[in-house]
Amino acid sequence: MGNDDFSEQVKALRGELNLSQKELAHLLGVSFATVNRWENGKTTPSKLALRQFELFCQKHVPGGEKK
Amino acid sequence: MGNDDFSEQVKALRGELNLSQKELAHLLGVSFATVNRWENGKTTPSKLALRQFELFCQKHVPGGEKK
DNA sequence: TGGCAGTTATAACACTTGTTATATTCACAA
DNA sequence: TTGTGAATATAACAAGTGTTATAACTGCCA
Repeated sequence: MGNDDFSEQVKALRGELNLSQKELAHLLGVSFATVNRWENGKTTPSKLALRQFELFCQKHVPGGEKK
Repeated sequence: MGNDDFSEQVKALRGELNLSQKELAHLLGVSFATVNRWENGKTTPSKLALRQFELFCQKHVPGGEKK
């Protein structure tokens, strides 16, 4: 519900795909700093970034969707 | 060369697809204000927004790619 | 041991974006 | 004519982002 577990989703995604923050950032089309801030709860994703993240999950994660 | 013709690309895209700024914004996953600022040269797109825009063009425009 | 490289955490600054509000323009109906 | 709604232009503010720089924490090898 209320979410800061976006942070957890990013960490989980990165863990499953075994990517560095830098690599994931590149794949998502955002900067390393952005991924790092997401994981450390410094910011929450913008509208577009969230959409991109979800799309990426659907395409690259075994179980595709969340929840 | 230097580009503010991103502005023109947005206007052209919107013209070809016959969409309002609001409609295009929704399709791209950004706000109306963002599309409006792009068209009026107030801002240039972020890394992610530009990627999304190009992807959208490839998928929805007859001639798909730019130049 | 020390150094080196990769990864991660953090900060500052300028710029972009989302939200909200206001104003203008325009077409069309009453 | 008036007015009503849609589309557009603009502004202000908070929040997210990109870039750059720095520091800490690894693991690995000479």
